[in-house]
Amino acid sequence: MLNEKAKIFKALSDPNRLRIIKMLSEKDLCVCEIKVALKLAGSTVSQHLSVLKDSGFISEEKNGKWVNYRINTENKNPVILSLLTLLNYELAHDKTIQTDLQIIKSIDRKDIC
Amino acid sequence: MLNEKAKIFKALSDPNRLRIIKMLSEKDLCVCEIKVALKLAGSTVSQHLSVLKDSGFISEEKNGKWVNYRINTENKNPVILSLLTLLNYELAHDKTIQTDLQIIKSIDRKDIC
DNA sequence: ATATCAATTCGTTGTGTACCGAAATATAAT
DNA sequence: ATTATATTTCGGTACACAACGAATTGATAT
Repeated sequence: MLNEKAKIFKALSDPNRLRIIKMLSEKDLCVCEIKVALKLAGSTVSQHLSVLKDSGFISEEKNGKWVNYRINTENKNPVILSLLTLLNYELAHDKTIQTDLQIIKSIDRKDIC
Repeated sequence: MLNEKAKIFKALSDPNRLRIIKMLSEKDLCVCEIKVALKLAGSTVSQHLSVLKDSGFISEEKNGKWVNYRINTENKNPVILSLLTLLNYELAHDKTIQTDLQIIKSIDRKDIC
């Protein structure tokens, strides 16, 4: 359905959500880790993650008091998979993205959560 | 820049704009032809075309009292090109899209403009 | 010159969205 | 049990957006 496709693109229409996708492509993360990189309120990050989940880009897995988010590679929607590949490639050279990846590589969940 | 990429996806986040892209992939069209298929006010169609133009998906060419819109194949942004290819492929089987293509194939600008 | 027609711009309206802090929920630790 | 922590949900605010009709612009035809 046409509206479903539009929804997929709408999920990618926010810079912060693009940053989230690229960070999750590096490794699985919880809300408070993403929060540090984006410098947004936890509630806002949670909202963004919900949008990405509803459109099929990511999935979640409860782990004790944390919720691990990750790229939904099991999704068999070819549009989703193509877009994930495209983004992985095209966002790689962005300055903000590179800083984000630095941050999530350097932090330890035990220290900040 | 990250915001520029988000803008590209935002341009695709509306079902009517997806329909426009697919119609223009079939042939160049003026506002009043697109209007017939989408059943929207001319001013609204013009607005949608402006969004698609600003993000690089389409270009315009004045032709007397008409303005011909077309897919901007000269754009060398790989994201735009990849998305156009992806859409061309993935929207092909949509019912609404097929009806749109029927309509623009059957109408003649001389009759409706 | 003026009337006509395509298209754009403008003003308005209703709806959607990004963000926050506070309250609620759920799990872990003391 | 109580406290602490991670996350979500809720209420509110400011702003963006899709749609329309009316007014405006630009070109053709009379």
